[in-house]
Amino acid sequence: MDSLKINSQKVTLVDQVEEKLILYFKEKGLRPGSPIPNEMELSSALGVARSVLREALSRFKMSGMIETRTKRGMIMAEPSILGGMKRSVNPLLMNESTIFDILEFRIALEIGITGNIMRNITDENITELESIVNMGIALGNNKYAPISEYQFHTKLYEITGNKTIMEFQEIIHPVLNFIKDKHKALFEPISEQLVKNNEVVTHHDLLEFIKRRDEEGYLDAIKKHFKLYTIYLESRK
Amino acid sequence: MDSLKINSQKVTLVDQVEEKLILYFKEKGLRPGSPIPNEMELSSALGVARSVLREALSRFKMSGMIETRTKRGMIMAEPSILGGMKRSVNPLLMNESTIFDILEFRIALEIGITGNIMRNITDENITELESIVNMGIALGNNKYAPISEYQFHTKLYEITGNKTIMEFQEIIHPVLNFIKDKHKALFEPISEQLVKNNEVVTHHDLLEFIKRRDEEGYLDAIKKHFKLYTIYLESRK
DNA sequence: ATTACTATCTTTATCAGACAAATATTACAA
DNA sequence: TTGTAATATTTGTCTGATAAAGATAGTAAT
Repeated sequence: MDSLKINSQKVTLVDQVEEKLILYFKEKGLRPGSPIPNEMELSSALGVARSVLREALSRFKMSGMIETRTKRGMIMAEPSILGGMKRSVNPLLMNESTIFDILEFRIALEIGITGNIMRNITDENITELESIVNMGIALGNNKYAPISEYQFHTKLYEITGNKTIMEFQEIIHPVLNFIKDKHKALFEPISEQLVKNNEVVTHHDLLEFIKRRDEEGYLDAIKKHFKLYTIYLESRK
Repeated sequence: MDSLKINSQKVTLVDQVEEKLILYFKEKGLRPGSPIPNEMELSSALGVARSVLREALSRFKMSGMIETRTKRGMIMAEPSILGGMKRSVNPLLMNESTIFDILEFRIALEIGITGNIMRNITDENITELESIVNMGIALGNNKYAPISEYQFHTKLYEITGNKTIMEFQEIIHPVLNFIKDKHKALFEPISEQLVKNNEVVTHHDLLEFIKRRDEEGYLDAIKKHFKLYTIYLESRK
């Protein structure tokens, strides 16, 4: 019966003000640094109470779209597109399908940056990757210590030199941890099977391909590296 | 001298309330649908005025983390991770490097979903892609009509069946349009060169690989399809 | 003329309190 | 048990007020 519930999507004044302001900013062609009218002016121009305006502005402040210099007025700022994401990423609040979408997203992205990595890789990067890999092995574990795991992949993203990609990876990291943790039992049998078939691709293996600048080999390897997850993702469909 | 300016990152009460609430939600292990205390209770528990609390809540409402059923109370909702992004994506406010990061991000992602596409593709999808491609050609243009261009790639994302990826693509779409429009002149010479070298990969070409379920061929083709941009992106570094 | 100081003004951050309207709850009637 | 009316609750919105940070302008001192 729950599906019958009417979606009370009431559009509040705050919502409307938010939209109007975005239009206003775009129309005016405001750029980062541009000052915007003060609260009194805006609220009276919009015909709403100052409190309503402030609730809308609060949203912009969160996403970094505007900045207020206390008592001096507001200016436009450079919002990081991902800024708004940061705070709301909470695996506990996501439904499972979203969580797995994110896992799949991440895998696709990491496969997709293969070309970038190969174009940008430096000898220094390789040294760094090497020490990360060794650190993982030093722990004498068959699997990677979570830190090494994290560092290795983070370094790969870093090599792309793409800040947005890096930021994205940072943001979804907790989601991935959540999956690994919560669905451990589901991955275990697949993992065992891969080990048995000798299909496990380690960070060390990946690094070998990188060292050889073997893009095709790396591409194949990174796909296999994620196979544990892709097999599971496929099985869910 | 501007760089000397002290970053007046004053943490307001609203910011603090926002953080506290997130902690509270996590600690309580609230799940989508869980009711949360009413405004009076929250504000007095936090020791702030209701207006301050409401500014913080307004942020959560934007990102879809909470929903308020007017006059009945608030409940936790399922935030779309990308929800917060939507409104703040405004290419006019981004600096160039971010814009090109996003372009690069998108290309990596689209290359990365090759495997997903090949795994999921159906005959029906192919028919749809065909009609989109034909529509583009029907316009008799050497390049794609923007609508066909958009539809073709959107369909590819759709085939992955990954809602988060689709949403992401929707959100960054205006940024890509912005680039194409604003930097047209920069791409033109590269484009001409590609045409001269007969290196242009059309949607039609891509579709052929898809029809043949030729993953390797498609992967190579989609990379070439974006070569116009990757060449430019490389040249910027 | 430049600097130092003071007074005043502007503007955001925060608070307090009010009312309307939608919904839930309760009490009562049929 | 069902239908109706009265009451309470809660969000959405408004008004108005105060504090404090900084801008501005004026004045005094060197």
